[in-house]
Amino acid sequence: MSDAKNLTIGQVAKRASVNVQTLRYYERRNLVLPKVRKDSGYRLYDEQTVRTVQFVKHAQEMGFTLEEIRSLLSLRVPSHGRCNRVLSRAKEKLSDVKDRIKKLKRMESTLKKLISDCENKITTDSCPIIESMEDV
Amino acid sequence: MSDAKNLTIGQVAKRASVNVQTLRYYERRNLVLPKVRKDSGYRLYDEQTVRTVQFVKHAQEMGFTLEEIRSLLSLRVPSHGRCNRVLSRAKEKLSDVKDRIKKLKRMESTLKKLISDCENKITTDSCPIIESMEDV
DNA sequence: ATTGACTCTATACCATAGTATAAGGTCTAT
DNA sequence: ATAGACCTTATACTATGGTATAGAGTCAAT
Repeated sequence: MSDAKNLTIGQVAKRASVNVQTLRYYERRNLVLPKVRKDSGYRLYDEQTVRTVQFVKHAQEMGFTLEEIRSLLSLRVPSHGRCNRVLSRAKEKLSDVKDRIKKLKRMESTLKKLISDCENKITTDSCPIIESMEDV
Repeated sequence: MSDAKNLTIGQVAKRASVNVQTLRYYERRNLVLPKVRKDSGYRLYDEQTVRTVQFVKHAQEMGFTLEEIRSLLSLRVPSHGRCNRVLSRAKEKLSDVKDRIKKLKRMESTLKKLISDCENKITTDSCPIIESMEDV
């Protein structure tokens, strides 16, 4: 059945474009764990891990902390049937994400206005429009 | 003319809900400067500063670093007429912001799907839908 | 069986974004 | 003129998210 390849830490690191120390750090932080350890102590990961690490990276770019990401990741594979905790955490995160989007959109329109005013030379000798950014 | 009140560091801190050390730190980082110094060395700020600090905080929430924010702030009051540098920096930031919005929207829809699947009990004994999050 | 690439743990170090503290000077109201 | 709140600099400490290094063991190919 599961002929899923096992990957060493180096292979995961390469595929996910992070370095091995980072993967070990994520393990310490309980974010990304190896499937097993060989007798030698070598970590073995399944292929899914590469995608998990990529998710971590994307989530980080969006401003989530590793701790928040740990909690996001734990939304997966919720222990049999009991959706409730998962659900409420997901809802929290959703409103968080919506909030970020809203703020970024305000910033986006401020920047757009700056750009168009600037391009249309509406202002005579300066482009001081960004004052409005404080309202973001 | 300008009867703009001068604020002490403590007054700015209070109004912007940060502490005074943070304002001094922002000064070291060249983000938020006092208008003048009294002979005693006391910093004096104008009222605008409170809004500037609030802008810094909002931009941080959106994941900008202080260095990026410094550069955003410097988009204001561009030296007489030469909009070009301002314009290109604003355009960079705009595409940055658009990118963040795109990623957050993907995350938003992933979360929405999780929530609705979970609420509709589509899955029988688990909610493993977040697997898809790695694609964010 | 040995070489070279890889892995292990442990520890130290780095940048960013602050916060806390000490030792002292200033301001204002009484 | 003095108390108390506030300000100054300088330095040290904190947390987060890593990166770098040392010293040792493992793995795979020759």
